[in-house]
Amino acid sequence: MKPARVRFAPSPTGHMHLGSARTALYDYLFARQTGGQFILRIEDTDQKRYVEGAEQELLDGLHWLGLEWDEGPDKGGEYGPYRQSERKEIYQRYARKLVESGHAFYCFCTHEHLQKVREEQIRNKETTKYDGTCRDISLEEADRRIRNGENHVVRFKTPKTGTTTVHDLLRGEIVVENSSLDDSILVKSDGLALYHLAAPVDDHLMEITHVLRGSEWLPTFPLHSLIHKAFGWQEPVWVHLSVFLKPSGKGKMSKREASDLAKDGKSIFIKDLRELGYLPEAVINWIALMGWSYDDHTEFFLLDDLVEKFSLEKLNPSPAAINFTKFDYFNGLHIRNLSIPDLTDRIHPFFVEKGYKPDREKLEQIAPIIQERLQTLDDAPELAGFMFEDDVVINPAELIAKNTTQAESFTILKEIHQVLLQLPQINHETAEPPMRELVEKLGYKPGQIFGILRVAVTGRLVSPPLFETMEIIGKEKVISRIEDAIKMLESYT
RNA sequence: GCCCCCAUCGUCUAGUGGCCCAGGACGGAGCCCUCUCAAGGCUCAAACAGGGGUUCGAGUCCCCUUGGGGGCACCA
Repeated sequence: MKPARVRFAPSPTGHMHLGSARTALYDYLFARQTGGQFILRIEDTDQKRYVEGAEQELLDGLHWLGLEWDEGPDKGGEYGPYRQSERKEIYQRYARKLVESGHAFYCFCTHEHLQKVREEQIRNKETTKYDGTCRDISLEEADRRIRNGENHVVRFKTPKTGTTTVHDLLRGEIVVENSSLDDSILVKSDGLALYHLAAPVDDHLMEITHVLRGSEWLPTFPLHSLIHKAFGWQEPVWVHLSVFLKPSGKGKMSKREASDLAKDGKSIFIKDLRELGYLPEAVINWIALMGWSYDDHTEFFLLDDLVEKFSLEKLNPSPAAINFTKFDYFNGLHIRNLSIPDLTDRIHPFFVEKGYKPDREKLEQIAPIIQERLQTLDDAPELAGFMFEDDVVINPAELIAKNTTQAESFTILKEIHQVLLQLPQINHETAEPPMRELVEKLGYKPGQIFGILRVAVTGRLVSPPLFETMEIIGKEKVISRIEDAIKMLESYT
């Protein structure tokens, strides 16, 4: 396979979300797979929509996901600059070429005129488009008016008749009537290029071989293709990725809906996912499979597997609804795939966040017994935080085992106390056999006996495996908690 | 309104004319395992949007309808 040059070209206008992350992922995979380059280009030609910090968030997001780029605004490269706001003169030069070759024209129409035309078209139930007022102004006259300081933009001179055929890798040929196309603006009156000009020019100059972008670009795809043709450039391979739909499948996620997700511990924004306890590995695995598949039985992928197995041909052109439930599943899968030291490192900040002061050694003992119980890293403190607490809060009613009376449970608890007290230390090997014997001796169900012990030691009905938990807490604390529980049960009415 | 794209279980999908009375995964139901919760194992329910063609044969090709999505800015 020939080395591909692929670009991820986000605009710094908001938070990086799942859709752009997936585009970046596919870009990365294809570049790495072919031994080519993954290029980061910031499309910030619209200063009005520019959001402070958005570019940094993009870089952070890509780093977190492990999608390292080869050329970009922070890394440099032979094809820079990689920020479109720094390429203004380049676009102007190419716009001029287009005008001189008759593929574009200067337009002096005012907003008022344009507005009037549009309103009239709406009134007549016609398609709203540029009326062509300045289309045939000679270059000489246009230059004169420009020298006189007249406000102007550059528009593409779209053919009025015939059809334009474009080729998308996933959809094949798309044929559109040129009459349905507009004379789109390429350069604004402030001299800055619009996406329609900037992207084709950059893609050509940066020698991009494959353009992977969202399907929202499909309507303007013919324009972009026409621009390449007007310059006489070879077009890149075009791949329009499907969009992500909200979980219901009904439309794209609105800003409001996106922020509402946070209440459920979900988010479509990459920056949120980390603190919600999701693994970058899980994000990668999950989004890779929304619009791409490998075969009908492999679903667990690490980034390197994907580099090897990815293929443009298996991309799916239909829109996909975001399924957070499956995301949780993948997150659990990847948590279970982590080594204990790695898991320990990753859950550490979540304990700190909750106000615990976990020491590394103890946390590393805890990690293996909660590993298969975690859906997100964020679950860890809730599951095991009590192991760092001096005292647990016990609800005495919970000390009474199912199908026993208070007196019976009280007796059981005292028996448990006696058995454990005699052990030199408490762990899985030393404590389980005698406890099983006790179960036999007293004639209750294991669940009843262990249930009482669980509540006494952990203060909760649900916990990691009992014996491992007691080992970590230590005999001294276990015994004292049981003694507290005995007192509590004795006086409970 | 106009233009464009898409269409298999609730969701993500496999399927490129016979291997499909449609396979996998998540989720759901049930069972097993079991000290709770998980994890794991097994089983079950669950789909080719509709109608026309083409063909010996259509989920797979073509057309229409319907549904869904996207776009119609001096935004990207």
